[in-house]
Amino acid sequence: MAQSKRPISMREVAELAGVSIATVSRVINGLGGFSEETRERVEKVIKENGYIANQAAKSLREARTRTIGMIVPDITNDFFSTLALQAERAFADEGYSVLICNDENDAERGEHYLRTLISKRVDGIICISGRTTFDEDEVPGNVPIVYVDRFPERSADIPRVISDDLRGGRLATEHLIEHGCERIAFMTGAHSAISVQNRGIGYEQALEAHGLAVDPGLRIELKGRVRRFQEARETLSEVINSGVEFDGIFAMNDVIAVGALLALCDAGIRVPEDVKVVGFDDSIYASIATPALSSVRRFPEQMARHGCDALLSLIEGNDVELEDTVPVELVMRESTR
Amino acid sequence: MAQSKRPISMREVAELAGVSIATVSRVINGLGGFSEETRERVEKVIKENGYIANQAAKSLREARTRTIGMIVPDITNDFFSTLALQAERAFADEGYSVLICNDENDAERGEHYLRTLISKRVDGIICISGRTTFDEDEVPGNVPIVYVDRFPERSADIPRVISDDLRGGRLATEHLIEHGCERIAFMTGAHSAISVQNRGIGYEQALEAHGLAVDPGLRIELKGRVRRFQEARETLSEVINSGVEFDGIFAMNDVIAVGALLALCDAGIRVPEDVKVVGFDDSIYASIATPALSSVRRFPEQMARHGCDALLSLIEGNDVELEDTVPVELVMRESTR
DNA sequence: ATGAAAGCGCTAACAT
DNA sequence: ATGTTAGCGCTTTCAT
Repeated sequence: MAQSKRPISMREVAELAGVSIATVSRVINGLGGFSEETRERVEKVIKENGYIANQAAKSLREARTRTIGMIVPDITNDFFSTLALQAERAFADEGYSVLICNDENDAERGEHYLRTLISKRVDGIICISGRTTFDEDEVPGNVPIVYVDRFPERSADIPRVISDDLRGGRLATEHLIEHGCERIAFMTGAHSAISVQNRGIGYEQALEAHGLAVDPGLRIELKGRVRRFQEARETLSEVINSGVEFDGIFAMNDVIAVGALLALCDAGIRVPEDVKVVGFDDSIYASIATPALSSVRRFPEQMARHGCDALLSLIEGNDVELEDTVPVELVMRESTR
Repeated sequence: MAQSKRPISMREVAELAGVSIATVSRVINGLGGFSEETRERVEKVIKENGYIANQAAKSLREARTRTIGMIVPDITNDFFSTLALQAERAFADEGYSVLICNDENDAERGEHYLRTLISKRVDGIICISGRTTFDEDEVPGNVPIVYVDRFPERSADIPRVISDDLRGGRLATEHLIEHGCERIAFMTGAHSAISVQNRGIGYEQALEAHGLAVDPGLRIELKGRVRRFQEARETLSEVINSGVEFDGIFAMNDVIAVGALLALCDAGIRVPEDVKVVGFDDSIYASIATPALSSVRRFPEQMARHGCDALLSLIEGNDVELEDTVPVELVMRESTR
């Protein structure tokens, strides 16, 4: 039946059912210690009045909120949204809600969100951000945190689930080399997360291992905070116009790779004939692009799963391994045929 | 300085500063009624002990959480993630956090989320879901709700921000007709949201207006809960193999349109020469696809903005218009050249 | 300018 | 099997 104004409280349920508030609590939480008849009476009142427990009160009392905070760079990116979707699903299965925060790679926003989450007394935080540079001894509120995909430089003992970016960078670069590329550009962000830096290291290692020089002129940096394919397209167009020569491109992610594909197309450069391209993430963009994009596949579902499991362990007071590296694999498509 | 265990409470701050708890509250909330000296002392204690207000307590006391719930079908879809990102940003600017819930078009999950959000006493809900079929007189907790993009059939007096789907469907279909198409397929979901149904109505209206028959055989339905381009690709491939003839496709969104593009390519059917395709949303997929996809552009940023503004108004106790329709426009690209 | 105290809606320990 | 009560950490009267 109807009830329109402020939701009723447990106390009111108790009064309506003619029992004490403690009994209502017992019934609701199935703790036993009440007769079948009482149970029915209480549940009837609850149903008829549309009683819904006040979690704010419960949270205060129990000192836990059954809420997880999730800081993410930009939910609009396919990789992060997949991570977020899976994490949200996993937490929901365990009875947790998730607060989502897009820090858009902005350190200030990240830190602000972190404080907000702690203030809201979330039970744990999944952090996909390398920007939360709170001081070591100032980790506030000692909330359990798990980093996923990336982490700050000095975050000593905070567990993390990362992908094997270094290997990914090597795989991509070697693949290009094996297909005859000798001047391979690396498209990346200007101030990129540690995960991306590692892809760059893998790239350099592969070059060196094959006797190729690391040419700083082939490092193409995007300045935007958030990865948009238009920026990549424009930046690469400029590079092409400036006369830089290359026969391969390794992009730090698929969004950038797709922007590159478009710039190459604009310039009449054929892929894969003239230039071969490899992306990263094997996101939907890689399958959709023409030519279909070779990409280093990651496993966001698995990473999310591991991150959630780790965080839940932490919440329950257990230890977890500090570093959990999820493998990557190269997916070959037309862009490097 | 350090503080590692349980965060300290206001009471402890008060004791450390040698003032009453009320004074600490006044200082924190800048309510005045304290000396400059007191303020400094309190703030020093706060800083040195890393005090962070407990919002659970605050929420209980103030009967508001500064938290918004957002129910979304699937954050992984570019349109919804854009909506979510913008909404999260707008709410963050106003001091609200947002709980994200992906109901994956599942009525049961949607309703469960709704109950959870109400239980958590969110101050308002942005609902992108037509599945929350709670009974009219059972709208629980009378939380302010605003629907965005879609809404349940019987949700009489709940405000909504929608796009002009009917017009979008007409625009797309007329565009195809004007480019010579006579047998236009409509790719949609089996049990789609009202917004999508309206696109279908627009499609039919356009056909009829141009003297073309609405052929049920040209209605291609996807069964999956969530839109994935692979499903669209496979389904269309089957349709092609079954010998159905068509010279145009209007897809209910870009994800499906892109799947269609791939199926056509698989079958050696040229776009736009043999078949022309129009998508919906003008998402990143449309720009990336080859040929670039003509699409009905929507304005998720604007929709998010309107939805947030409406919800905030509602929260403040003001009225808002029941139906806010955001326009659409056709973006022409290669797929209908 | 400051403090004491009530109370938000719950849970849990302790009666009975 | 059921009730009474303290208290979680705040805000907010009402005193002083």
